[in-house]
Amino acid sequence: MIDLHLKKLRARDAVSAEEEAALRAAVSETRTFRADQLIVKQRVTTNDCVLLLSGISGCFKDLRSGERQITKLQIGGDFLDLHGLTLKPLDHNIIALTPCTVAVFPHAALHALTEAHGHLTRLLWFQTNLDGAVQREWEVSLGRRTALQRLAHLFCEMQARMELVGLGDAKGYAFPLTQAEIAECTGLTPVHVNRTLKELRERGLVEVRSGRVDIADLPALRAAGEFDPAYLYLDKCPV
Amino acid sequence: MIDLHLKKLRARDAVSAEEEAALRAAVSETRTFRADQLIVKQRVTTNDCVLLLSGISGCFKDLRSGERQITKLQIGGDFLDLHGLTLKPLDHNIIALTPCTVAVFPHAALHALTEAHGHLTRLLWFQTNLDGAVQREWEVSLGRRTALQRLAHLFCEMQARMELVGLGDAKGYAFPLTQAEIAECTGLTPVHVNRTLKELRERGLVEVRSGRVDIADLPALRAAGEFDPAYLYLDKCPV
DNA sequence: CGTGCCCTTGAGTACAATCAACGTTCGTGG
DNA sequence: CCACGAACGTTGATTGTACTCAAGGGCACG
Repeated sequence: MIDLHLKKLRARDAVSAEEEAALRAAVSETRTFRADQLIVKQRVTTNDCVLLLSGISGCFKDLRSGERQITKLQIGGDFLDLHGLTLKPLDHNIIALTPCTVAVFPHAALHALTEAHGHLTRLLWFQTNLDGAVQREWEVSLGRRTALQRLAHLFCEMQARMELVGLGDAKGYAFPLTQAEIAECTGLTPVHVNRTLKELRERGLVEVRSGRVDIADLPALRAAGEFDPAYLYLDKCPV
Repeated sequence: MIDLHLKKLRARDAVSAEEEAALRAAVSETRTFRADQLIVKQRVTTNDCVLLLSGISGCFKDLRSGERQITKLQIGGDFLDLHGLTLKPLDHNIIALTPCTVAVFPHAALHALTEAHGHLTRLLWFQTNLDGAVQREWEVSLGRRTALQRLAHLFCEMQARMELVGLGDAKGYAFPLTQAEIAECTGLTPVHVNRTLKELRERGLVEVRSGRVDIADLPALRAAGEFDPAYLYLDKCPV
């Protein structure tokens, strides 16, 4: 059930059979969510963490104007609110952008895990730090990159993350977000996303339609978005 | 020496005398840095974490264009690269924006700490998660807020963080960053920062000059920046 | 065969960037 | 004590990227 997550972990460090068993045993149940349903609500204290098994979700914050900023996208194998283990209640919402299934880890089980398994705790900690690295890169996009670079970079990031857990390859991946949602990720308006996607298409870099990202030229797309996957720590980095 | 840090920790949760002693014992040395000197270099593996004792530092990433984006500001009491305990080497630089002094914690000492002290480990983990919360808020600013809101929000955030560790109060705090550096934090140009600071001044909200932020009207400044301190977790939140 | 959602395109606008010049402050050295 | 230079701050004029407003088109679903 949490195989995608183990794949993600083992890409970075060894996970012993004992640690794997402890992780699997910490799951209490699974839940499903419809698209646009809130998975975790801001300001509400919960007693468990959830791990995404399938679908795409996103963290976002609302503004008074009614706009919202998506601060991170999450795919199968990603913990959605592992940071909620120490940050209760959460400072943001998490929403299912497509139909989602999640595995539930009671805080008590994770808590016990941190008392008993030093290395596994660091592995979990690593993942929240990795989330921070991704957020830093989003800050760079939002602060300094052009619209074309932001979109190119986003599609490259998702490509690398999807490929790591086997949900995509160098040619593309499923990505059923609307242009309005892509706009909320990149700090643009839906109209400008539309025009920029057109330009990416016309430049022969990437096509985004009918729920898929089809990458025509990955090296060129990476160059266009100044994408360097180092911040994703895709290689072994024992904790 | 690490008193500011303990003040920061104890604002959120109890720290036992034993935990305090363990933390103090983990410090190997102190170092000083001149303004504009790199404290931690991107892509270079280090064997220790550093805690800022005095001064202001920032995390940043370079772009090919020569611009850079500062992704986080750090003040006395903040760990600069605690996430580097699991993320080696780092994906970003850390630079002293003013003269800085830091305390050095060898990874081995922190590593041992995580094996022996479950609660203290979660306290450290909490801090990296808190960094993530701050970064999320910066993403919102960079993605969706106007120039005026971004600056107002930044000054409010620093006010709250400074006050927590006794480096400022509701009236203001020392903030010797250049307008160019503020621009690198907020995704603006130095010229536009200058104009917007002028507007903040003329609106009677805040004055930024000669290395200080003088807040004329904190509630109004918070309203202007849509600042809600909840994301800083300033109150008790036991981990 | 509507209806609603999403995508697409056009026209006009605005916020912030860019380019350029000038002012201020402060440290240094003649 | 004052001249000089460098760094930083301020202001004006102009440009441009992305936003806003608006309308039309494609497609899926009931």
